[in-house]
Amino acid sequence: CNYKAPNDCTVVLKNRSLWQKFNELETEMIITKTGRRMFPALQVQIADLDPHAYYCIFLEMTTVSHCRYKYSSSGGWAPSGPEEAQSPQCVYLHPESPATGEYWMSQAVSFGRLKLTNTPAPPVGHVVLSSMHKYQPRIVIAKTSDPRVIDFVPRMNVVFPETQFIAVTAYQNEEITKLKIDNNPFAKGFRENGQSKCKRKRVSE
Amino acid sequence: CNYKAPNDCTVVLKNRSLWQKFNELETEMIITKTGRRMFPALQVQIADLDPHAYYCIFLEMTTVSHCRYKYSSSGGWAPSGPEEAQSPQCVYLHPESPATGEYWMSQAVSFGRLKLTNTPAPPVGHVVLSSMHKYQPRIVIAKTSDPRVIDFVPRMNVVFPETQFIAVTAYQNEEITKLKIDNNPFAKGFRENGQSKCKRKRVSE
DNA sequence: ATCTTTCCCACCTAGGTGTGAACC
DNA sequence: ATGGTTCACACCTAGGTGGGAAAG
Repeated sequence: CNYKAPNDCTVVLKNRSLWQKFNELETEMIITKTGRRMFPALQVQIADLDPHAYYCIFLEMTTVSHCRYKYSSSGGWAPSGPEEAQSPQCVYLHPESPATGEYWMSQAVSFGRLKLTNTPAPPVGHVVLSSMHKYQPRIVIAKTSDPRVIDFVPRMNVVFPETQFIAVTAYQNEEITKLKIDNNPFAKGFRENGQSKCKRKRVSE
Repeated sequence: CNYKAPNDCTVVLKNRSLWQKFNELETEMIITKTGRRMFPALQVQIADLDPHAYYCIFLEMTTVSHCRYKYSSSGGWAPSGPEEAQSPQCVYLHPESPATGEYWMSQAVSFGRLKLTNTPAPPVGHVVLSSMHKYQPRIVIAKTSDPRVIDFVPRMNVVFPETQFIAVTAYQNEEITKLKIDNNPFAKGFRENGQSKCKRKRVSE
């Protein structure tokens, strides 16, 4: 076996300041049956790969503290009971895998299409999480052109602590909701700073 | 060199009856500076590949008759002068390349993201054509995991004559326009069969 | 009661259509 | 004049937001 471990490459987190703002408040990510994107999305710039070798890149959701959480408006998030069984479907293979080092380094690598879900058997591209549990995304770069052998080849793990989050089915901390609304273009309709002309309303019968 | 030629695989054109309807009228495809999708899009179902080998699949636009065309409402399309110089950027690598035979065969392979353009130096995913020239799409399956060597490995070419078309900057045959409007979901607003409630109009000053 | 999940909704982003006037 | 190209536009498809009621 003459594989060379890809342990000398460089991975830089994009939109880091936004992640930090969320992390200071304890980031929450919505999970739904049909799958919900992460916001912010994980995006990294990679350097120092072998330009001519093939790599598969994926994202793994790991549990960081082995407990279930609970939110109270007074005290925020706090542990509340033991960890529940985790689904094995917590790995997202970047859809452009496999590709050459040259390709991965030519532009930012985005995990914006990944979706979080609580459905037991979701379609590909979805990752199964448990609500009220805390996760730490881990980016894995495996030196292989075959996604099926990613567990058996040299790999590099990269973890950005500011990207950890608690999975929820509805936002708990309204400061988090506000930060999402103010920064996610798709939530523009909920902004209050004069950009949106109409307030939200429901049809009543 | 012990490559085995992929010459025994099977490629079937999807939405063939729609292609035939267009072809009977002489298909036209719009090209623009910013790039225009083809409609119908080329879609094929592939079988009999080696499930474990890697393949790159691409689409090549070849000129079929070496002349420029002209349209007249009375006589339709007719040759009108010699062929103009063709751009070498007439190859579209399917964005999921490279992938295993197993993957390519697991679902229809669609070239729906390909865009046709008349701009000299377009972004990747665009193919440069000359207006008023006739093209024949050619699907190429190359047995390699490296897109850079597709010219030097065994490859299989597949051509469906009913998919040939004339590139235009504006539709010439109004029967073609009608067929596009009736079948392309994005042109639904132009349909006349009661589905659309508003007629097209311009703001005038 | 309380906490968590689900569903439909108005409101957005993003971008694919042919039109018809203007331009060349 | 004529023929071909470009552009802004109304109108669509497709799908990502959190809100709030209802359900579990």
